[in-house]
Amino acid sequence: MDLQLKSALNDKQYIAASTSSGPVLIIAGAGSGKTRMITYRIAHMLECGISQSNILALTFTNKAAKEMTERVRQLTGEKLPKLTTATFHAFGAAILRSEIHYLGYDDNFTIYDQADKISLIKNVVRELHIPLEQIDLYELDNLFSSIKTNRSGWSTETSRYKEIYEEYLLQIKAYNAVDFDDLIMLPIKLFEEVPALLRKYRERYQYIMVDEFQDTSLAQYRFVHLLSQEHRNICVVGDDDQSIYSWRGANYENIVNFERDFPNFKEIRLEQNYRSTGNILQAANALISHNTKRKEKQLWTGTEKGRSIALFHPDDEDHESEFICTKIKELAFEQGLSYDDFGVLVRTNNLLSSLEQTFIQNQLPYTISGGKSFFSRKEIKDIIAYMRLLTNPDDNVNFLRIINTPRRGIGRVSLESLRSYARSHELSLFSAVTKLSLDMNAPIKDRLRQMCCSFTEMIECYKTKLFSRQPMAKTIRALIGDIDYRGHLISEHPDNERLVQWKMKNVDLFLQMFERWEKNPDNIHPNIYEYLNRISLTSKVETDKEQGKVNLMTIHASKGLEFDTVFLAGVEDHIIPHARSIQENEQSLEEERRLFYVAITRAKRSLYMTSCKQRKVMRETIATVPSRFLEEIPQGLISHIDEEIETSDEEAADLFAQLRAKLAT
DNA sequence: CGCCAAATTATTTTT
DNA sequence: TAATTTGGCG
Repeated sequence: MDLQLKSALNDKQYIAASTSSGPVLIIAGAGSGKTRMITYRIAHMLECGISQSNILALTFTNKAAKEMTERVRQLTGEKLPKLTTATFHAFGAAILRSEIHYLGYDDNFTIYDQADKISLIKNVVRELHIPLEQIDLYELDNLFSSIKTNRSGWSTETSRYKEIYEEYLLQIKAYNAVDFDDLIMLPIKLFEEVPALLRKYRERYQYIMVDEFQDTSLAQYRFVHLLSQEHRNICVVGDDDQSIYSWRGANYENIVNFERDFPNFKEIRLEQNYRSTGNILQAANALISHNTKRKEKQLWTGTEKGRSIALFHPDDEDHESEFICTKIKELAFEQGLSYDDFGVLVRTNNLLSSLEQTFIQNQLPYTISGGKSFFSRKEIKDIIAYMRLLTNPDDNVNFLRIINTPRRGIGRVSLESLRSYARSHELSLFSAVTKLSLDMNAPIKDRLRQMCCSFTEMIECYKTKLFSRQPMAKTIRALIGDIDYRGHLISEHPDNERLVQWKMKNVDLFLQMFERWEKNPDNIHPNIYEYLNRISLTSKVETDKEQGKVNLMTIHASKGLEFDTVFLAGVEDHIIPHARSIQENEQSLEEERRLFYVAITRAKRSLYMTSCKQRKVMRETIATVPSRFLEEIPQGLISHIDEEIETSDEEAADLFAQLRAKLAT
């Protein structure tokens, strides 16, 4: 292996990639070849004889982790089974998988995603007899998260929720489940309480890298700090201008923490942009300079100015989608671009749906990433709930989800008696049901006992099957047939056969994925716990960038990606900046500006922005105002597109002539 | 006591 | 628009 680091990278990148030891802070502007540099850095470490098992690279998404391994593999031509690249959460989960017994959990613990967490909170609120209408569950989710990760303490307004929080903690532990915050906080706790463990992991991971450092939370920082403070071989890479996750606890002041905790660190700035044309970069620079709290930097590019940024004002969102579709077809033809060279970015998921409609109508191939995730579809969650209950009988949240799905005649009242029985015997709901169905003296109706009996029998039967040598996917498929899930869907949607078909197709897709995973020979531990963990941490299906399809996504999902041509839709006040952040404070507004900045800097050659004159919001049409951020871009860089959606006649004729000329030659 | 249908309400971003 | 909650019926 000969990397030729020096010729493959520019001077700054070279320094960054070749400095393996000691603390390194890399400020990498948008499009500065960050990924390339990181890839080379890891490859270089391997070349220097550092064992792959000593390297830990933490990324922000699973996709990024996977891609990083893949790239290093291509560069080095080696299989890298011991190289650890993972998200913080996945890494935390892996640690817990082997060590959680130290903390009094069972190692078949379940990971609760946001939906599970909210449904648990809801149950707690109900049990405490607090009227639900006074409670914003989403807000509680956030609050509990900040409390758990020490982002904030109890205040006079929030202390009234303390009781709910404490009950939440008790219950989630009793269910042998952990939430996303636990995946970071419990490993920290382990390290602090069991010094031998900390030593073990410090010894193993001697070289640590953190990508997207601006999006790490204080807790995550504490976690890597614990691991790396002894050997100090830590390299963090980030760009404060691209910090867009502060609502999730990301805190780019971690850069300051890093500077404090790792004195004599080496700082490297990557400011040469290889991605975008001069105009696009200039617009981005002008925009972001309106932020007050930032590290001053000046991105520059050696490439030409390029075409100007186009701005169009459609009448409404239908017009907008039409424009985008037409324009993409036109550009693809004129410039010989493939559809996958296009990215259509939006601020919020709901804006994707009208776009999707129009893409279907126009028969334009597209992929959507983000959006309502595959694993959070109801039919998939139902199946997963069965799998989770099979692996962890203490999981009351998932028990409640499926006990009456499909209908078993166990309604509100029966459930209440089950609950009180479980409570008085200090049992999980599932154990309670098991016990009830055997205990002839228990105070329940025969019919209910009958139901419980058949339910537990069924679960036990599949549990045995699942842990025998038979293929797991096959077992789950049998289970779905056994409970007649299709019949359940039909009764839920009696007048919509197509929906039922669609949902069953999703279920089948899920089973196929499971099967493929199970049969994959690269899979070292093909057990069901691994799989359930994995899908808890994977919100969306990892769509390998599909060729020949336009990419539709939220701006958040576009981070780290680039497209030849970018369409930014819904560039309106109250969308970006989002209405909520306008209400909040200047800080939120700055984050929205960074979001806009990220969107713009995804574009390599062309950028189109659309801002509707009016838009349907919750059934009524309201007039909209162009985004205030548009005014922060030098007007000379923007050219306005007027009503030319139906390509004017001459232009159409011209296109036609071109086409004819092409065919003639 | 469960089930169905009508009313209601909620929509930022994601590990 | 779609999923969830509530109220009345069988």
